[in-house]
Amino acid sequence: MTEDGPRRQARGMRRIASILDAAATLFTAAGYDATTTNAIASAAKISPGSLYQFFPNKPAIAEALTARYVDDLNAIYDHALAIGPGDPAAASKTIDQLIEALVAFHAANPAAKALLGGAGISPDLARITTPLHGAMCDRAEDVVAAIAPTLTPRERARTAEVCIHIVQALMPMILAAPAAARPEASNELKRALVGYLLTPP
Amino acid sequence: MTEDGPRRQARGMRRIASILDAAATLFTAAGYDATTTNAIASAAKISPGSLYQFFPNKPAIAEALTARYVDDLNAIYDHALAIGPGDPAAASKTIDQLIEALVAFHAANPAAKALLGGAGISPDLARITTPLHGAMCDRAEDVVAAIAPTLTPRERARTAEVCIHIVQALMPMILAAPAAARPEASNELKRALVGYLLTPP
DNA sequence: ACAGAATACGAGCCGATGCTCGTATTTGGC
DNA sequence: GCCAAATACGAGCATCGGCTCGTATTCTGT
Repeated sequence: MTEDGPRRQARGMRRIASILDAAATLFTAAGYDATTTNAIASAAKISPGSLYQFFPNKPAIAEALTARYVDDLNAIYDHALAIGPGDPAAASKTIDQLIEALVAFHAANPAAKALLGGAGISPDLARITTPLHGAMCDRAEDVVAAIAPTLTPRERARTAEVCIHIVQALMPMILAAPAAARPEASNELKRALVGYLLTPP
Repeated sequence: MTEDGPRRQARGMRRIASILDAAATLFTAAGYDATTTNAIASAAKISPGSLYQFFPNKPAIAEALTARYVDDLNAIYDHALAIGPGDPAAASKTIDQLIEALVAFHAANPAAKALLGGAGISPDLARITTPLHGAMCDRAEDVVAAIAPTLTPRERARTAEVCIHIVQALMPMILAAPAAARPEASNELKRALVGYLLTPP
């Protein structure tokens, strides 16, 4: 599973980081498809040839960047699950805290939307990100299980899927809001989630 | 506002329709960006040169297709608004009927997701579809006003925005479900909307 | 029937883009 | 200090995609 490329020296590690930083900036501005590998190299202040010393092709860049984000998101889910296993009244608290963390994450890593945003991503990018995105869905299921333990596995899976889609749908609205209005926008997301989870079928 | 192109004959009208049909099919399968104009011409069984007798460029094709969909959606909103102006108990009924109509529309026109799906669309496509999408948001506001007349204009706008995003987020899940499970999936969307609208801030 | 407009063709232009290749320089272990 | 490996360069290749252009055919109004 680990990379079997050349043995990187410190300089190479730094280059890889700066390439991913540059790619993140450009992906945020124009999306994956519209971002040129030459533009990434240029933004990272290296030549196109140098870029391909570290990544075999364009999707590999997206993959490495996505892996970064998946690590962060796993930590967020770990934290959310560690908090609320006790009493059922903590459910709302868990949602609160999870949403705050996710908003902070996406505010700090705006390119994640371009890579993990479920809808409208190009076919070859989907091939890269879909498995990683699937792993995130499993984590969300764990959180749903902690909040609503009485659901059947089938119901739980669907509920988690709906919650993920709602979060993904409203996150851009929250991030687009001016910083002052952001808490209000976050509240709308929490309302939508709590409303959905508490409304009987 | 009306087109000032050459005076179309019946043959030309048919060609335009078949081009849009072909484009819809390809957009559904691969999205706007990944679909070639040559592929559209080929699918419509005409040459690339003929295609450009009817459309000045690629975005114009997306624009014409979007206009089709906007007409249909306007009719759907008109119908929803005509039904429920009477009693407040009709709110849930209005949502029910509107969701059914929207699901039927997207099932019949799967390419609409690739053109109007808010997230992840390319810059030049956004330039085309954003104004039309904005008009749809205004219509949704009217529906929200009919359902919850006590909201301030500011609250109403935000509520409509949230509802639109929720619908857009869950629609792909509904359409991806096998036909037998589709009513159940639609119910999840209705639950999410009703839950959001009825949960106090 | 005739003229002009609309429709149709398809090879190919032109710019863009992912990526390569030969070569030069720097680094780190011995 | 030496040498192999890692890093760096950037002009340019191969391909692809939107679109054009010269030309041929079909329709429509009169």
